[in-house]
Amino acid sequence: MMLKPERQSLILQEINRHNKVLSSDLSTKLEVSEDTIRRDLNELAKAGKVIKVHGGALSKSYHASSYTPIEVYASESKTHIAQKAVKLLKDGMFILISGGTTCRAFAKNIPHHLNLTVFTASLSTAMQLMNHPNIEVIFLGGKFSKNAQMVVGGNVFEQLNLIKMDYLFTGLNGLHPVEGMTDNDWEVVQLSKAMIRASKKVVTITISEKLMTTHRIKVCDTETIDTLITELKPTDEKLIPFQKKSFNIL
Amino acid sequence: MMLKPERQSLILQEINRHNKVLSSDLSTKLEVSEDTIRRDLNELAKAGKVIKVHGGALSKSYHASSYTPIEVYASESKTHIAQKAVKLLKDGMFILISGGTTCRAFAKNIPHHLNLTVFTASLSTAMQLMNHPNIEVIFLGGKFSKNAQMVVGGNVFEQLNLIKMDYLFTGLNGLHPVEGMTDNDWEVVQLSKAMIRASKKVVTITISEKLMTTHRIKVCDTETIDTLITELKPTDEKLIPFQKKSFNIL
DNA sequence: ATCTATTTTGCTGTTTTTTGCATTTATGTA
DNA sequence: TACATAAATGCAAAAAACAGCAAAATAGAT
Repeated sequence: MMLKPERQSLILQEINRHNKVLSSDLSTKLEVSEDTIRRDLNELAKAGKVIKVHGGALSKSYHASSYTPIEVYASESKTHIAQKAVKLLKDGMFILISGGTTCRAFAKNIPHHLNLTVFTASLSTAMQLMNHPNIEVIFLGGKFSKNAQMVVGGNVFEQLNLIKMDYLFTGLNGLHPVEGMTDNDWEVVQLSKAMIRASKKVVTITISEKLMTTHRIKVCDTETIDTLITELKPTDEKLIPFQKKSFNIL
Repeated sequence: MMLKPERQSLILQEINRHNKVLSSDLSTKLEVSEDTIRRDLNELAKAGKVIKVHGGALSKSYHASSYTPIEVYASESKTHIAQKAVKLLKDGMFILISGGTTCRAFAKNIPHHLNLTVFTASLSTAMQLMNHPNIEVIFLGGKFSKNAQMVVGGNVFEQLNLIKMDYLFTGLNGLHPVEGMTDNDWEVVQLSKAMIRASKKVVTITISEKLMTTHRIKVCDTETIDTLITELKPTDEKLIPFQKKSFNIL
């Protein structure tokens, strides 16, 4: 006969040693039913000692759930934008997602049932997508820019030249009806241009603060953009300068 | 007839010998009813000498060692390992770093003045390296494994075939003098093997718990390893089975 | 030694906990 | 989509804890 705390402690030991356990393995090893193991794992998970997954459990340290999302600027607006943006998504699509907090909010709001293949070069976007069950994440490899927290060099461009995605979802730093989309990091701009080339349609998601501003380096003309999504209603007066343009405003 | 203090001291003795007792066992062994045993255990628990649980009791030490909340499992050990490992690094080196908490600890402990080029496929390692000023980080792109939090598919293997690094620093799940290095995730193993091929020298960093354990899938022979680093002193008896092997122990 | 008050112990019946099983529901995968 | 596996749910049996009570043992006082 084995005491319950004793058994749970053995389970913990096993998990910390192997980083994961299968309920079935534990059941045979400890000679109790899988139901009992499941209940134990649920208790341990509730106590925050392990991470329960389908079929067993994972060590808490192993899984990088330790990166708690930081408070972001204008996060309510960005969530609002994200919720409008995800409506463009359809099952089976191939999309590119850029970096930045707006893109992370977008990634976070993708419904779990959607089946997507997402290419990205951004660390934060990739981290966010880890939580989604039905998204296949392809990370574009290459040299990391610590500034932009994304891959900007190496063979990213070669990789991007080989693909043609349905959509690019990208944040931006400046958008002006005449000057177009602009930014101030040369490497990031090169990447953005390559991403635009690799996509059939370009969706820009941004808070309205970035509208009517310009930066040093040009990314593309406004004509290149297919859809602009901000936290404002499409009829808002701040968007009037952009309404003559060829893109949709959501 | 047995006196109560006498009986309780026998119970204590039994608990300290086996780290646990069952009420039913004590009842038959001491020839008293289980109610009496239960009352004894309750008193001992109230006096703080044992931990009462359903069906019996556990020794205080047992409970303490296995139930202290685990932030990152064995993180002091891992830091200790990391500090030994970084001594192998020299300015200008090209190194590969694998994933897992031990590798993250290693990445964290790389001195800021060192100038390195690091290739990695692990999200957590990359995140950690973002904080270092003088390290150029190259992320190996490809399909993400959500389970392992690293890139395991796509063209990682092609990329690895093109490079030859000075060192690979890798954690592991199982190391046995006869069975070699083993793990239990097929895709991770494939990646590990490719990383080993892409490096001149292989440094394994691991807590000693993983020694003498084996898993389902083989990564490589012990002969492939050049250096083994654990939190133990190189002369520790747990390392004796590995001392005849060809690799260095630090 | 006898009586009494207190403690200890075992017993009874009830309640709670634990565990395993069967059925339904959810989940992941080919 | 369909299939196999795992999880959740409800239930029942077994074990243990609990409360209350009475018998037995103990201690103290006369």
